[in-house]
Amino acid sequence: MPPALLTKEEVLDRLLERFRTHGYDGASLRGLSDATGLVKSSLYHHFPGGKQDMAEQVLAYLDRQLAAQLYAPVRSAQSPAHKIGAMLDTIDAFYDGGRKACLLERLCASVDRQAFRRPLKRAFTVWIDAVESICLEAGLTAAKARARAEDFVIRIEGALIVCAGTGDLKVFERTLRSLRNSVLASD
Amino acid sequence: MPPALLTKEEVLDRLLERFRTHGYDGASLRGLSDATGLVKSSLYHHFPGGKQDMAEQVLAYLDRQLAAQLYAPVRSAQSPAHKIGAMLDTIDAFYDGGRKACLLERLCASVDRQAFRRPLKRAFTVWIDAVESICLEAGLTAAKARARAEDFVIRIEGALIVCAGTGDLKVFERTLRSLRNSVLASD
DNA sequence: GTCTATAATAGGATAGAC
DNA sequence: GTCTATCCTATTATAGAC
Repeated sequence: MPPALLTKEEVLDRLLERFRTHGYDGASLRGLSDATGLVKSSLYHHFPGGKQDMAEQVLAYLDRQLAAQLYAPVRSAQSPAHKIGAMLDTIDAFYDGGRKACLLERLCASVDRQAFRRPLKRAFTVWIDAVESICLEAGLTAAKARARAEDFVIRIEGALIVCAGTGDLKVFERTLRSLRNSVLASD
Repeated sequence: MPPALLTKEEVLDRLLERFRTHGYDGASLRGLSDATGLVKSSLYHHFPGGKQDMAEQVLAYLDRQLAAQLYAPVRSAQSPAHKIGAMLDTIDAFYDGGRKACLLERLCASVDRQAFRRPLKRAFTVWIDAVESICLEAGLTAAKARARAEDFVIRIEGALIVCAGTGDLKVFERTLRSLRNSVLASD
């Protein structure tokens, strides 16, 4: 029995990249095979449920990654402004300045979206909640904090699309800068 | 020779709906056939270039629709605030309160996105330009008008995604209301 | 845990009758 | 302008060896 060439996490990481670039419907088993270096039957060994199983496990993997990289700074001892800054830096790196798409958006747009309904709802909610808690810590009212947090995520997602549609990376840059300056503003 | 069952515009309209709901990669010829009531070879008669040709013609059709429905009010004699209101009403109806996806986003996310690069860039640019011209008319500075217009489109696109991801239509409603109140604000 | 081989199905596209 | 019939390739999925 040949040894595992990649750890499960490495496999998930490559599948994540493939789903981000090709979308769920656009990602074929052939492509997922190329991306991981594993032939199709090896993929079925790890993911008995096929492509849908892969996307579900990738979503769970992303959830763990976000908890570690994106939400951990929220619980640090830094100032709210610093926390927002750290989150935006992570987002900038994760989306490579607007060059890379959002997995959540890709799965929301898939034909099988119903299968991902719960984890997608959870992922968006957790993200918005994290931003909201920073806003509250900065002294915003409950209503304003919720609205700002929701708008924060909306603008990241929207900027990625307009960025892809216009081919202008500055759109993403401007949006991150605007968020950095305005999310915690008191007015 | 059987008569045309649907006009070309009707065919394009049904293809548009299919691409919006299934995405470009998720829309099969079988599905496009079902949506139009035309068998595959009939579709090839209208669209010799196959699926890609269909999407290109649908994009051109959407461009004409937007010019007539979305941008026409911009050239009316109404106040800037009224123009923005009319545009948001049209947007609300077009996306059915957040239930329907954006064709531009679906094509941006497709594997063949490169083929739609130019018309997509044009569509986003024309939309942003239309909002920008209303902002300028309302007395905003050039820099502020451009930023507001770009942000307008970003938030519509982002709201549609967060709406789909969370299953909460109120996200779209709140975003439209916020835009109605703030796009032309002087501060 | 990975591989080769194979099967079954779905997808895109074309030819030619009416 | 629409149809039936056909073709080829890609895609998903499984069986079984090592």
